[in-house]
Amino acid sequence: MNIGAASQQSGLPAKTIRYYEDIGLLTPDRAGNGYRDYSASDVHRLRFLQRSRSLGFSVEECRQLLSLYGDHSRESADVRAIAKSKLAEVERKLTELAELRDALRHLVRNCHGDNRPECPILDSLAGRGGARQARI
Amino acid sequence: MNIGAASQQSGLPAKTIRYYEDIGLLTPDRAGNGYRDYSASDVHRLRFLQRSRSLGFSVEECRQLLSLYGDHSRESADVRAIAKSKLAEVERKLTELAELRDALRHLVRNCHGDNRPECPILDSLAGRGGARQARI
DNA sequence: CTTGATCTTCCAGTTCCGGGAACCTTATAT
DNA sequence: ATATAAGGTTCCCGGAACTGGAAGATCAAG
Repeated sequence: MNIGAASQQSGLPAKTIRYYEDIGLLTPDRAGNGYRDYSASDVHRLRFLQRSRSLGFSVEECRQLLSLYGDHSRESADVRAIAKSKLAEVERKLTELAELRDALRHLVRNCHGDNRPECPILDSLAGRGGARQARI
Repeated sequence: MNIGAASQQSGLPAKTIRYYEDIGLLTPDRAGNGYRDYSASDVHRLRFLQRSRSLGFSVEECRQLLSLYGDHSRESADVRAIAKSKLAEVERKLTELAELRDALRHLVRNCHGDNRPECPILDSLAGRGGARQARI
């Protein structure tokens, strides 16, 4: 499969896909004409990269996550340790995203879109634990 | 409050906080000595920025989100439209994060960490809809 | 009053791409 | 068969979002 199709199926721009190859995140085959030739598992990796990047993981974190199921030379204990640490981070992100969702839902429900609103109560957007009574 | 305290309370490096000021995301007061002086609501904004950036929103998206509850000159219909569109994106991210969490949980449970594992079934990491039977 | 921590500005470097040039290959239309 | 467009290649430069370091001012402590 050419880079255009891989781009469509992964949701990543061709430019980005070439960049990921440059920094060693995947190494597709080359066809006789010099074109990159993406396998199904290449596209799989690309889709995963698209997702995890859009969820706020750095490229190096993505590399780690990919190694969890790509690297056969890795020790089981390593895999487990990395997975556990990433799991904790994912769970924290889930909590924060859910709070953001709730705040946005509130906003959508309470600001009818017909006139100048009040739309307060987005304090939860900044999470608990910081400055509480802030009125911005 | 000085920038060091604001940094601690928001989780953002002082460098980043100054950068956010440069690009107009907030404008703290200045004390007599020239030091930046952060209010509770400034810290509130900073905490929100830290969160939303770590959840994969671009700086411009964060600016939009902040304007949802900061900008009194904005029309109610605008607020509602932006909130609805961001809400959809947040819900998509929530779904993907939950899938990633499930995959990591599976990994943590099934790879005991004592010997060489098999650890397959991380296909769900790349989500459904793309290459299916990929075995990486 | 000196020392160390923290603040200031400014400039340079890094990461993660995106735009565009210059060129080659493939598919389509005449 | 041939023009033409569409899509591929490398390369290099520019931009977004920081990050590190230098040079200097300020503050809190001994």
